[in-house]
Amino acid sequence: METAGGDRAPERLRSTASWLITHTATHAGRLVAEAFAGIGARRYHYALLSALDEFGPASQAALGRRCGIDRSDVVAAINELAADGFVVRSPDPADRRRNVITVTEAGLRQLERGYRAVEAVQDELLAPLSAGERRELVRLLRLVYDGVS
Amino acid sequence: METAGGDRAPERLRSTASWLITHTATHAGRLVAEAFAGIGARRYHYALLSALDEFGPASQAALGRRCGIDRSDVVAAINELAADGFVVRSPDPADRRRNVITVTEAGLRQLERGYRAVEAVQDELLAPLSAGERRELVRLLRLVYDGVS
DNA sequence: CTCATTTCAGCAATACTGACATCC
DNA sequence: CGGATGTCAGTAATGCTGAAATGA
Repeated sequence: METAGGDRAPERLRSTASWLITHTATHAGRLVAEAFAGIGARRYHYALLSALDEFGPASQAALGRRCGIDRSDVVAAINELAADGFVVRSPDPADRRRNVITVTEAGLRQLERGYRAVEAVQDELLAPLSAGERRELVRLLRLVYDGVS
Repeated sequence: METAGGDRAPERLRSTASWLITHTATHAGRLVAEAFAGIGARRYHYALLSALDEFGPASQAALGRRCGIDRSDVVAAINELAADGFVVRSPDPADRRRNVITVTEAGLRQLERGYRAVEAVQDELLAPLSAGERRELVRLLRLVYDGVS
């Protein structure tokens, strides 16, 4: 009975942006991971496919920079995407250190499946917000994100 | 030269709340961890001390529920807080399964050090936002957080 | 030589699961 | 008995570091 009241978190935490972001991220991360698992993917795969779709073929290092993914993690993710036929890895004739990663038609279809999975998560995660509040949240988060990345 | 333009992230990611939250959380998490490391603490310690300060002595299970920390992680964090003299762990005479955790004066001082560390991180993290925007961000994140926790 | 790229092996912190003993 | 509590061992995913090989 000592915890009557719904076990709400301390106000000191509930009013701190970094704490709210961190805890919301764990919930969001789980939702996203589950949604992606449903299509045999993970967050990194979706990010990489998004970058390839928007900016065209690129080296692994460039993809990692764009998506905020470490170079060594790009290797593993591209391995998996290539194994599924979603991207093609070919040596760059202009710079033989590099691989040129190209998205395939199947990769674009997988990207769209990922997009729908993410949209479903957004609807669930942002359910407490109005459409205007959602836009405002994205705008503010983007300002913060641009400041730190 | 293929990545001219600052290696910005794909718009598909930059306009997705869950992605922005996740990536901002990793940056915020690192900043918070560094700030806490400066006073020999981690995020869990600050959360637990906050709960003890706001709600008074409580069992480990109740603390975990309030702070969103797993029972088994509460054990380790309370071990560390007790080793530093910031909390006292004593058996609950009314329910011998439980420990009653009580914050000490030293614990309250540590909590205040943590608070100042967090405030410094907030200022750095939310630098791109005005005061009104910061309040709005906290309000929106809180709505989302309450919806998922 | 310096620097960038790819790759691999491994590490640290986080959040969690399963199991168990204890007790209400 | 069912259910809560505290504890421990171990696991999975994430993000990162260091080193090596290759080449611009």
